[in-house]
Amino acid sequence: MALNISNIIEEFIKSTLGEEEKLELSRNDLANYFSVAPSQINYVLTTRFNVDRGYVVESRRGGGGSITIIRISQDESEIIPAIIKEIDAQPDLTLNKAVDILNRLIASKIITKEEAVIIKSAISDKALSTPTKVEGLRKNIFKEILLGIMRR
Amino acid sequence: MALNISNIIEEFIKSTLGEEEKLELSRNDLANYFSVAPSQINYVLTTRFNVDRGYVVESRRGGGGSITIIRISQDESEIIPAIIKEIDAQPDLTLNKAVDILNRLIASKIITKEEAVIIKSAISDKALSTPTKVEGLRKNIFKEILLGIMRR
DNA sequence: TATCGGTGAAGGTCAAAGAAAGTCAAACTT
DNA sequence: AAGTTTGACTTTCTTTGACCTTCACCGATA
Repeated sequence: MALNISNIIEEFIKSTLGEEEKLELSRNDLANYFSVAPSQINYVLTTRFNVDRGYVVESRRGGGGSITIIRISQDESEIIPAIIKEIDAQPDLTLNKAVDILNRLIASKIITKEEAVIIKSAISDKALSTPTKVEGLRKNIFKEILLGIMRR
Repeated sequence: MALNISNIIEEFIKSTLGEEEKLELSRNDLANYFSVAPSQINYVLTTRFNVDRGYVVESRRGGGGSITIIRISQDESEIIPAIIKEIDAQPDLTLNKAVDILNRLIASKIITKEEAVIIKSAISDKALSTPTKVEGLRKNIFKEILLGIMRR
């Protein structure tokens, strides 16, 4: 493997993370430490610490902001990736089809019945209706989910 | 969590509040204690002790004035209707606001952490991006939820 | 005695400055 | 051509300070 600075930073982060689940760091400090542009850290994060490689990254901006790298349990079953591939193969996803998939997930004990109800609320026709703007859409979906929870 | 002064003041107030329902304090004294501008206290109050997070703040000006922080304690069955009313009152729902509400629901044991992850996925910016058509939107949301489940 | 008005002591508001992190495209390497 | 590095510009969150509003108290006046 080439010893470019991105790989070095990747190794540094991994060894600092060690066996821990999370690591919080400062983008500026790290960039400074390795004498690189701050955006280089973002490059390392998006190319080396993405979902495909088993990590999620969260961050906060502003004074006292920071970046948190979280290792995700690279999961047992191939069921979900298979489903994602399946729905990606088709142009759209009807509610019926989604419900079928949810039932399969319940049967395989990957999600609970309660969780399925939440998901169904989130993708119901009602939740997705009149989606003029993103913020209004979010509100719709969130409300439908809350109503679903309230009913249980 | 990064320790900017706002977070420190937030923690201080929370630990002083403890299990009590109310806490009365002096804005000037607090600001003085932490060597910050008095208006910083207002900033902490509006960002950390707002309705979304389950608090109400009252105050009195003038000589001998003070600020009172009150934890909202609601009958469990009324929390969700109250939240719906509140988000209805405002034109849009930001992701941050929604996350505040989810944390509150977790704290009240109305939803589990796992369920919160699903909901957050469903209303994430990524899920709601490029919402050209309803069917495509449903697919987006569903995929984000699946990814969320996978990484837990 | 009742009230009016001044004064200082609170807390409130808002906008500007500051401090992070994010984005994106151009330039550079391999 | 693909992957890496850089820097200009953006967005988000925090911190500060100047100015505003409200209230209790107190002395002066009718």
